[in-house]
Amino acid sequence: MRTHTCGQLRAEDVDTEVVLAGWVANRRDHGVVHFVDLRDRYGMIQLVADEDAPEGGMEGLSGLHPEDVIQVKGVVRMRVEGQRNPDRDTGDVEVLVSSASKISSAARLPFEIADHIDVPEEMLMRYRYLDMRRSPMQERMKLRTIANHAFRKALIEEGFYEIETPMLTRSTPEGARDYLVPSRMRQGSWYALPQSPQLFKQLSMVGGMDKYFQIARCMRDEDLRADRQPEFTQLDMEMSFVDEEDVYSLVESVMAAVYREIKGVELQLPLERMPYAESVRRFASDKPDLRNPIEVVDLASEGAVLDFVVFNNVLKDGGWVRGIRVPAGSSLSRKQVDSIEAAAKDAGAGGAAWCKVTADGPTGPLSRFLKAKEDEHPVVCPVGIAGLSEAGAAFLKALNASPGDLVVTIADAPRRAMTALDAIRNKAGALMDLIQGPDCLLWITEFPLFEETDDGGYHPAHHPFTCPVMDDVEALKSGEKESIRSRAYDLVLNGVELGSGSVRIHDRDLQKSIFKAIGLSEEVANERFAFLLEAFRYGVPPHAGFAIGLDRLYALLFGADTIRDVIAFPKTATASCPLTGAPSVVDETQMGELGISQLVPENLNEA
RNA sequence: GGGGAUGUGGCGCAAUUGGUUAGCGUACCAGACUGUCGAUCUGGUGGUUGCGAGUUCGAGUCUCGUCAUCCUCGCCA
Repeated sequence: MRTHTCGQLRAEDVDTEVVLAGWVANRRDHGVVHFVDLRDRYGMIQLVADEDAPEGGMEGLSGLHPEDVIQVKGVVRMRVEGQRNPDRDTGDVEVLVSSASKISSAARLPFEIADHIDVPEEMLMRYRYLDMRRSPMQERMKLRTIANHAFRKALIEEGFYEIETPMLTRSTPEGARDYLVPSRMRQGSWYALPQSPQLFKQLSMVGGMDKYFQIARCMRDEDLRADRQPEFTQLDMEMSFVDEEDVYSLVESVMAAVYREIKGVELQLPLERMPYAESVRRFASDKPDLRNPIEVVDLASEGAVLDFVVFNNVLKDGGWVRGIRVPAGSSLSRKQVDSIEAAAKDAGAGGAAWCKVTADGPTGPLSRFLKAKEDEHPVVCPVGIAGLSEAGAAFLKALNASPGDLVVTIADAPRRAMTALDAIRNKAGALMDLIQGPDCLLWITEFPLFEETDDGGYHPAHHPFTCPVMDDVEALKSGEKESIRSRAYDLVLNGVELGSGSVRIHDRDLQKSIFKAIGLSEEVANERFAFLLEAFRYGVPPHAGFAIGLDRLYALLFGADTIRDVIAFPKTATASCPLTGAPSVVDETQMGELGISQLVPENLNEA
């Protein structure tokens, strides 16, 4: 159908007879000269019909509409000096058209196919096939292919097998909410779509596959975010006879391969590592962006809590009183400081108390707790801040604040305080333009094995197949769950959790005791994980693995704002697909075959 | 499940803060035009303001509800 693509022709092709096909990107009709820009995935070429063109040319290029699909025959010719287009690879030449035929005509478009347009994202998703014709999506799909290939190549060269695991599998309700699929053959029973190939990759290790990887789709029926989709893609890996060091170096080498391929940079290896406890203490986060130099100070443990009723009450209830120093932050406007407080509130905290530090003394809402009272002598402050009380001086000393800085504090229950501190740290870092420099990849290690649930129970922080740190196993026996560290690790890129993994349990008894610790009775554990526990009877290699969230990685690597931008056909925040209209109501007969009936009236769903 | 933002021709925005026939840009359509490349010029089609109710002489504008999209807390082993 074509001899060349639209991005292919150059000066050396002059006088070649060509057949081209593509979409009409633009027309410029000058009466006796017609131009058409013909576009395909490979580029854009200018077609022309003028007085030199055979008769069919002018006729063929008339009456075309944007995005019509056409096929043209013609001859490549050099453009006259001064009429070349240096912005286009094909800009030195054009095709003098001898005939053109319309293969498929396009209706009026919902939006222009151009790079400069500003269209609601919902519109782009509803007409994704049109959005895909534009260069941002073209570029991202290309980069995604290159990056996927780089990962595959690196892993296969390391001796990994690519193993496809089932999409119809068993429900594991202790994790995220499952997407369920009814079984027709065995009515009343259900498959679940995989939240991850976790158990199958472990079974592959029992099966002696030694090194497994898969670019795997995972489904989780939970609420969405800018960086969360109901189905997403992971680079999933597992290795036998290894420990965490082997996993770190493998993941580092495949990440380096992708950075080389996509960004043309060499990653500095090995990557920095930080234990979870240190990360939480210094950055109030298990995924800190270390490009941001701001650190969190625990004012209570520094003995620097002000006599402020809000702080006192929070501490009494076991909460956190912690703060950050924003270097040179007193240059921020009131509006900008308010936006930091708004970030704290948005993260669920009651608010954020702040003051600006000047040589004449602190200013702002918190300042009255820092200043010496009228009957007190102000403290002589070593960094030269006037009018401070002793408590005020200690407070600023703990934060290492000096004139010109801004200090922001959060007082709240630990979990909320952590979210809020992370939010204000990020916000302040962004406002002060502190977040600079090359991409920051970092390992967070020694995650806690368990997390306390709202009802006072415990559930696995990672998943129940994670091996505890051996030194902490004694604590497991004595029931001190919260202090047990795990051999789980996360990879963090610029403050985004890119992936996680762990050394797995390969001992049947240890696995059983973990099930017990998370409140799974032996019967339930046996019922749900019988296949795993049984497999563990037949010789299990020690194994460990990792999974990288590719959508998140690619969003960062390709400079996209959300993971939707790097997914060909993404879903909305309510997990619906604007293109196909999924999820949709199904026929009664379809449900009948599956032995299910609808409880919710249909009109509720359709409203 | 909670909080917040947004919703006006296909798209981007405006409408003197409750007052005539909802305006502009762009796209689209038609015509003109010897070289354009986000062409240009002229003309034209197209909306009752997401949906529903209410207040009012009068609602794009105020109130309540609802829906959709986005952000976010919870949630995401």
